[in-house]
Amino acid sequence: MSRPTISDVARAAGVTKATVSHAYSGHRPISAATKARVFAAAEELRWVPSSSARALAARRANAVGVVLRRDPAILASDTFFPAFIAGVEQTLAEREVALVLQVVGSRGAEERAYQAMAAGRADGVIALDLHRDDWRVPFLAGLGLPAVLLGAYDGPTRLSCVRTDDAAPVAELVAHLRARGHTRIAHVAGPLGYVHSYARARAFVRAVGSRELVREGDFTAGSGRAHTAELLALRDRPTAILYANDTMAIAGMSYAQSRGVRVPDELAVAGFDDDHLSAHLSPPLTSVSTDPARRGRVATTRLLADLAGDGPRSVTVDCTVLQLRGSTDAPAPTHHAPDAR
Amino acid sequence: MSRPTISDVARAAGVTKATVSHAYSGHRPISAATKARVFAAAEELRWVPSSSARALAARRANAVGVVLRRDPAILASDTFFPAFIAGVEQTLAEREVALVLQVVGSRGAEERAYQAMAAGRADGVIALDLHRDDWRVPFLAGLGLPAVLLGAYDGPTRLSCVRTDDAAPVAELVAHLRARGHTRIAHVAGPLGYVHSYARARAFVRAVGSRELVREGDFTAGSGRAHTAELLALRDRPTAILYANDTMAIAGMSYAQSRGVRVPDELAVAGFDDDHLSAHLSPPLTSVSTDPARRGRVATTRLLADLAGDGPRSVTVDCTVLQLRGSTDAPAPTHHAPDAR
DNA sequence: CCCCATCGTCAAACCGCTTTTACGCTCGTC
DNA sequence: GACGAGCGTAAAAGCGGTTTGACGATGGGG
Repeated sequence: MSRPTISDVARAAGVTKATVSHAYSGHRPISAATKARVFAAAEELRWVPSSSARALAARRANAVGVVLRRDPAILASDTFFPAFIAGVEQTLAEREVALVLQVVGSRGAEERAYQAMAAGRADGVIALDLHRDDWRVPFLAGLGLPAVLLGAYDGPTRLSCVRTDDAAPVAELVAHLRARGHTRIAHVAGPLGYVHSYARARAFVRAVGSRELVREGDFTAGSGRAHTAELLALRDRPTAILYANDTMAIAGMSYAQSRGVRVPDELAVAGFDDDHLSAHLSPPLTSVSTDPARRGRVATTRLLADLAGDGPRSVTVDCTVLQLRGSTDAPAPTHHAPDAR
Repeated sequence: MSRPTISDVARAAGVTKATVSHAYSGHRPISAATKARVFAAAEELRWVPSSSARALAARRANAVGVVLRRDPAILASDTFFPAFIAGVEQTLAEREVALVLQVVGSRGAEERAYQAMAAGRADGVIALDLHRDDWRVPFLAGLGLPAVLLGAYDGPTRLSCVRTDDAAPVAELVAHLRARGHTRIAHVAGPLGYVHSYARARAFVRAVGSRELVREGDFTAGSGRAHTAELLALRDRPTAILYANDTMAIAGMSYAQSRGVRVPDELAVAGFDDDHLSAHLSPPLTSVSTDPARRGRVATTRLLADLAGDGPRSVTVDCTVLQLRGSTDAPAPTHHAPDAR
């Protein structure tokens, strides 16, 4: 009735457990004839090795972990996460490694989650939403849990990083808007504690030469709308707004339209992340695609390499592509930028 | 250097492994004094029980599984999945149970994934995207793997179901549009193999009395756009379109707008699932919120109950709320519905 | 005052697999 | 024809917990 064990298979094949194990793992040479008998017996009994027993004996869980500290409501509106996970899974699937996911709400819960991972739930983890000076870096190192950080970590660390150049596309976008005559360009950033939000905002300030029109949003539609309202109410209002993600950009664009501000004629709008809807809006939204799935694949590949003993390494994945679309496709309104150089 | 084991704790506390185990599990009474010594020792050594050893000995993984068969690209644009997972995690977090997730691409891989779950990776699973006459139902039963199905399964089964009434909000929505004078109402459905898509489409046909204006989409923005284009090109084009999800609805609405069709004046549009962006569009999109997080919580609670021995049960969660917004907020165009009853 | 039930702990037997050590066998070699 | 070298398999010792049967120490009841 209950599941067959390796002993049942061994008995059926007329060999010992060790032989069955070696037949599968290849850690010892086993004659073709014996192997065939073993496989036949396993097939016959529909034996599937117990992953818990295997994990215990081999001291590896054959699983990688991701712990996410996020408000469920925010998670629901996150376009990055599912695509990233899909990439992770794509890489994992080939190796029969599982993904164990944990969404937590507090720092304490997050620490416990990582401890559980270290206690055998996972062999390594991928850390997302990296903060500047993130506490997890020393913490994970202390646990001795292999990890890869998604984002550029500045401090010293023996953990792998998967970096992305967030600055270049921002500069490129600003240049594009400048070329069209825009001089009053605003930026609705993400929370500046995140390394990627910060990198984008910094690149913006550097490109524009001023932080006057920078606002700190939180990636939600509501905040995109609110900051847009504030910016459009300025006496000398911006003629272009660059948002740190598409959710805020779409909300902002819709708000502007609902107030009778025409996009792109009176206001150019650009987002970040290239949400699947962005190309289908009216007008289609200019955005920067960041290929989260690819980053998931790279991060996972990196982690598996770490686990295989190929020491921690930092890799940079070049995956941002500026998608110019209708929302920035008009010259700057002349009455707002009469003396554009 | 390596992690402390239960033996280390036992030695430090001057008791045996069994006592340590019982002190934590409570399966046997342990005196308060001894307990205190054990806990102190564990604390001191920073002992965290190995989850693989525990899984093996206790024959339970303390994990539940979700296997998703989906194209990564589709997953990326899925608004249901992250919210659902968030709900699952919310319920799991309280019990120290982990979630193991597997995204697969083929039937074979899916079967292997479930087998791995049954082989000790998870104690039970939640099956999403239920099809009519879904092969997984007998398959999971055959594996002896506890499972809860998200959706109404018609055939005989000893698995728990979490049902939702998809029909009622559709009928309500059609009634609303009728009241505004619409007589030519179209429906862009999801793949009809899915029980929920099918339920929505059937409710639509029943409410409208005809399947003439029903089209089968695939939940992507591209398909929403394509079907909208076809419908608007009809000689006697619809004055209202009801989409089976918001992604298609938003793409459809944007397409109409880009062709100069004013929403809602010339075309009323409604979606399903209440995407986080929907309320922020211009016009805001009428939709049916379905609270995926709540369904995640209910499904998980149900599964945990199953695991605790509270036999399979079917529960219905009443979570759909019609969100009437601007996209349906106009009387039907008179030249198209002159003789509306 | 003795007996038996209860409580608290110990010791040992697993759980199902991996890995190491040992050993018998078959060859090729000189 | 004895010998070392591989090769293939067996046997056993874990991995780090849980669970069960046994048992000494207490304490209450007859």
